[in-house]
Amino acid sequence: MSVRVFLVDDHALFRAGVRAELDSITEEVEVVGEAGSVGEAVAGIAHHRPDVVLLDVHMPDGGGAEVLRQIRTKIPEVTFLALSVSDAAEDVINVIRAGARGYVTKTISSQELVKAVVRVSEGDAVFSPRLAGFVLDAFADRPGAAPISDPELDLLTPRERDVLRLLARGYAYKEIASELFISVKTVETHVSSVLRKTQLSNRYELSRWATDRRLV
Amino acid sequence: MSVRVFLVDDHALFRAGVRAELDSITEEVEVVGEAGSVGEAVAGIAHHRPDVVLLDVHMPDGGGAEVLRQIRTKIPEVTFLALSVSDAAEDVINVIRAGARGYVTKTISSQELVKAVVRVSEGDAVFSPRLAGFVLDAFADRPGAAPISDPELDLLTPRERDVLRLLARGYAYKEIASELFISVKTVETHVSSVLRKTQLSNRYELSRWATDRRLV
DNA sequence: CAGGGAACCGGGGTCATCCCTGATGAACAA
DNA sequence: TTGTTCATCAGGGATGACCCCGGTTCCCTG
Repeated sequence: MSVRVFLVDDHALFRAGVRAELDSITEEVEVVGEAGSVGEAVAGIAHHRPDVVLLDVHMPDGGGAEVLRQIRTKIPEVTFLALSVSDAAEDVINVIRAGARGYVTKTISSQELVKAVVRVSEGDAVFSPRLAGFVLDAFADRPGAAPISDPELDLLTPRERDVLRLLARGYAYKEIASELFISVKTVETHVSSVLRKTQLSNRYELSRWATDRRLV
Repeated sequence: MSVRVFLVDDHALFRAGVRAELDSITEEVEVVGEAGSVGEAVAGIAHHRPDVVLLDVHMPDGGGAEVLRQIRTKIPEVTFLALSVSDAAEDVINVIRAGARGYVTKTISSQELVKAVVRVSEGDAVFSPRLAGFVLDAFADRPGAAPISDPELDLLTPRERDVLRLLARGYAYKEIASELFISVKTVETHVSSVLRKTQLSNRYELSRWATDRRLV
């Protein structure tokens, strides 16, 4: 059985090209419809229920990500393969975050495109070489990641930060004390200072606060 | 020029097998070292400076993720390919989040492994079919989000889940009680049950546990 | 009907958390 | 020298978290 494909791109000429190529090369894929705008795409996909949507990233009215957002809640079984001229990390990340299962650039050959469509339809993720790295970079918690600075955070003394780090990890006062070779009472003092300076009221809010700031 | 590979796995026998296969099949890859523990791995990688590290996920002393964390800040140019028996979403996500550029299971053939190593060394991301989807699921803000199921989570009654949700957000017992129109004592009972069933010991660990499972 | 699980509520206890008011010595700057 | 900040520590008290014991209804299933 062939994979049913729906094309979304604002250039009619490009759609025609893809359709001709896909139809001529193989029996594996079958183009069941196409659209040139976000509105058309949403309606057309809802109607045709394709297996895979080939989705242009740059379009009027919000682009491919907008199509994804509107369709995904309604028809989650449709998978999307982004097909774009852009190889910018930002574009890749945005459309993947919106729910696309792959991203290939328009420099791809027809044969490769067919293979990509089939693989995506089978649940695999497909990326042009190097583009996958953008997603992984965005996903991994970078080592050189933004050292966030805060007015409140700057108020803390070094020792208070030591205590905060352990506190945020769920250490009890007793454990913090033995870890830092100080008494429990000193830990209490530091915690009180930290709570006062951060305007928070207990260690649980503090834990959240710290993890939001990647202090753990 | 061949790709220089470093093996990390706590089973010496497995390392020997991989090394023999990789060395015999092709000139493309060359095993330059191996390690059976986190400590050995960190030292060995720092010394040999391989192009790619083949990394076992499950190991004593913190597993592959720990190796990644220690190396990535020091030697960011080394790329990691996770190689594991596990095909659990959680394992995949953890090691990718820690910075691995790919994940293949040990059921892979030698030929495929060589190809995967080469691709990773070229900056591409490599996944066994279907595993890539886990990462994308975790990355995309899914509406029909991954319904993660757990043995422990299944044990919880609906009401216990209600309490857990609020507890994980940092609510005090008193607040949970008035939110759910029950007494503080009942909240205590539910919390005790949840802690017992999840084998955790306090609300902080519970909060982490819940957020890991996206119950918040 | 008997049994069991879920949800509800209590008493009484231990320990941790958090706040308050203190105190000391060291380092540093005005 | 004097004042300030930091880090250290203590006593005492109020509240919360957590545990163990007990109990009650309700509902579902065998």
